[in-house]
Amino acid sequence: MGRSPCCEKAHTNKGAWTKEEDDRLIAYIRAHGEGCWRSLPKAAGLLRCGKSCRLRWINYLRPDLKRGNFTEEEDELIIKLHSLLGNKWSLIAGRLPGRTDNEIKNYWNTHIRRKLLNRGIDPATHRPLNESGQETTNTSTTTTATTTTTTTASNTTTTISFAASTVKEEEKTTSVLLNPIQEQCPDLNLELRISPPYPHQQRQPDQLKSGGASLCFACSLGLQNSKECCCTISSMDSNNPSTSVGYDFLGLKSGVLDYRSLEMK
DNA sequence: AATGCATCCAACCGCGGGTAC
DNA sequence: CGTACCCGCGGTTGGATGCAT
Repeated sequence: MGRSPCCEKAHTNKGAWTKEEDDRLIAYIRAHGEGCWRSLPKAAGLLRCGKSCRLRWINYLRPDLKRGNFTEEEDELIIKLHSLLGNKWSLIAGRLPGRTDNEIKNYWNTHIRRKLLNRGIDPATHRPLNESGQETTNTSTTTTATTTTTTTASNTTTTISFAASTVKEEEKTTSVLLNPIQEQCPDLNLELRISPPYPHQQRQPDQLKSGGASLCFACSLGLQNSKECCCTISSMDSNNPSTSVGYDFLGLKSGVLDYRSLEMK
């Protein structure tokens, strides 16, 4: 059975968009809003398929897009998010206001990949190049999840490490180690396990930078009050937001990883 | 100036998830 | 439950541009 074509290809334009087409699309979406892409081209008088219109709008015409070069902060955030999420460009884009998944994907492939390679890091695994090959072939390595809490004068940082014992200690604390989870625990689907933050864990943007107390691994997976839970968050006063600080998930220092916000564009 | 190569990035393609029927 | 449809995503392509020779 096959899928029906998304549009009448014989009657649609392809290739670069003209100024007139852009104007038509912008005018239509301003008047009617986004959505119903399949019927939009006809309604807007465009000889394009709906997918093409959607892509043009999202990647180029949207008014909230941030044009221009990526900052160093954005670079590092993309690297961290990629190590956490892999090639989930839309989720990564959700964390970078004004950037699109396509833009980030292109930027990754043209700039950041090279940057990581120059650092001797495998862009796919975020591990040193001379190790990533060995790790990917070793499927029988036993994995132990360990949480390490480091307290400094200013904040507390928890590092979760699934790394095999061959990984150097320095790398455990400087890299984000999700891919080893995926490699060694293929059944563990973090996207399903990471739960939305509980109300008492919500933080303001200015709080996100400051770090704070930590959740244990069980809580980070949404298993509060389970027998595996060993953190102090459950004893916190849930009515006191000032004690309700986020978990520095894999060093992102962005509070509890709010999966919903990752999805939001 | 002409040519070839490398890089960038907008756009396309195919697939999977969600959902209405 | 199966099918058809729509939407969104990730991978890939190819034209445009920049740079070196």
